Amino acid sequence: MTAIVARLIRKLENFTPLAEDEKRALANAVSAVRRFAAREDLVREGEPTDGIKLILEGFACRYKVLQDGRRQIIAYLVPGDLCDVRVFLLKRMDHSIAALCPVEAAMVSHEATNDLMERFPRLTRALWWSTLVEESITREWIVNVGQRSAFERLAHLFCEMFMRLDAVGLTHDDQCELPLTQIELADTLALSAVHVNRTLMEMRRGRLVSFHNRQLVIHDHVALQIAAGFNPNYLHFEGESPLAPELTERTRA
Amino acid sequence: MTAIVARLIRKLENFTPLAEDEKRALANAVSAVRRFAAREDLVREGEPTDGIKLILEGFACRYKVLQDGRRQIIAYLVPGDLCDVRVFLLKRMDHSIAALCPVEAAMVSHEATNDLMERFPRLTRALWWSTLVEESITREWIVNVGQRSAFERLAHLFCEMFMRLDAVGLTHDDQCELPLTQIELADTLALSAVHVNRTLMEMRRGRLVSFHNRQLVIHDHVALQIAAGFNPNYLHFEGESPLAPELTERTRA
DNA sequence: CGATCGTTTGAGTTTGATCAAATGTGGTGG
DNA sequence: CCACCACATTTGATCAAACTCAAACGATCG
Repeated sequence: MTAIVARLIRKLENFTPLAEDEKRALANAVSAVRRFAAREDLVREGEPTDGIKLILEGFACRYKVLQDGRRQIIAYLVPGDLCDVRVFLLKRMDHSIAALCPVEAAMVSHEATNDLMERFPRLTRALWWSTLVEESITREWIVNVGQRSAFERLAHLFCEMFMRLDAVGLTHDDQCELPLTQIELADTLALSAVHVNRTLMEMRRGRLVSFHNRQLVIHDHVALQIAAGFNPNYLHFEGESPLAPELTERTRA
Repeated sequence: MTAIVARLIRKLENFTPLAEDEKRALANAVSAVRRFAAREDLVREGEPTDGIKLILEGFACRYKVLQDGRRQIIAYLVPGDLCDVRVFLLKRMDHSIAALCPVEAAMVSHEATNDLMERFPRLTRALWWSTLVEESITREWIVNVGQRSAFERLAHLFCEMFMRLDAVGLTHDDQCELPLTQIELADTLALSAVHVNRTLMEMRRGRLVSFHNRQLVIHDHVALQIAAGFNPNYLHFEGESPLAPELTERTRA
């Protein structure tokens, strides 16, 4: 019954445990599941903002395009992520959100949100926490694009996505699905697709990571994190979080 | 009496007008003015989070450093900006904030914040709006560093800073103080200081912008905005906001 | 009056971009 | 089932934007 919001709950519980009635309230707040095709926009820049969307299945991305077509992907949204918890304060969207593969999303109305926030302070705090984590990720992406080499960038992104997906139960062993083309990786990391390709091959040759058929396999977590200079603090999984080679083991336990 | 929060109020009123009692409540919420030397940290990564700081005078920046010393500046904080409206939800800071020049900041305690938020919903909305704008700026910076050339990056940053400073009354004619070294510009735009220098000279030669003694002078707003591909929508100054050569005039009127 | 920090200039190098073409893959419809 | 199409990946060759290193020059300050 709370199945539809299971991933969101799982993510929020990285911050604080939730009670049964809170989980049920969350499940009741969502409605109107909609499907989007790959490449379809869930939200378009310049449009007025409507209710909040919760990603149930599939991946999406925030992005902006310049006049001449250059595109920058600004964030990935994975199952359990909410599109825009508070944008109803802004008149129009300042960026777009597109599906990276077939996506299923549920709407949460403003009324339902307000009601939730009034009745469940702990839930409210958990939702706020998740938006703060998103902001923190955005900041880290500036560092990634700004300061790191192509190899480091890719390694860092893989570390991050693996950890985020692990947090919502979307990894198994050292693998996860990551439905991204090399072109999309390029637009994310501010590299050319050609260079992404060469860098991926270098990683494969070094037996760090392989990325084929939208499957990411991390062969050597420690080496990858070192290569990336990855420090998971910015993901703010409270409780514990040392370097994470044993991450999957711990999470599965 | 509300003088201390004048810039904050001025900024917030770009979103919605505020009543006298709201302004007074805001003024009463701040306390304990502290001074910071240039380069001093206001907040340090890894530290537990304390109350909110309001920048009264001077500029500060959010930044992160990598192990090997590479530094990325992630945001600028100008007079009227609040350091961290909601970070008390996070255990530790994931980045640092440093003064770029001598800074004066006032503290706002969590209690005062909570009290304010309970009593003045419109003020609360205005403060939320300002955090959403900050997020939006962070996203635009990813685009800036990721997709734009050195020339475009610098031009874009200058457009943005001029507009933000204009919004808090810190411009006169086509000038504003911008207390940044070329090294800091480099760390912001992910360029080398040498390249920033050459690009600045190119701008000067093209009679677009001059930047000397921490004074930014924009000689040709229209040309600069075109060169930058600048679209001010992401700053979310509601009401109006066309291209902004006449910006200062309008704001002064 | 050094000392420190920032800016400017020059020369050579590197990372990653661009262009072009070949190869692979998945889906569609005849 | 095959032919075809669109799209993604791979490879090679060339190019350019921006970096690094090094040194000189200019401020500012105690």
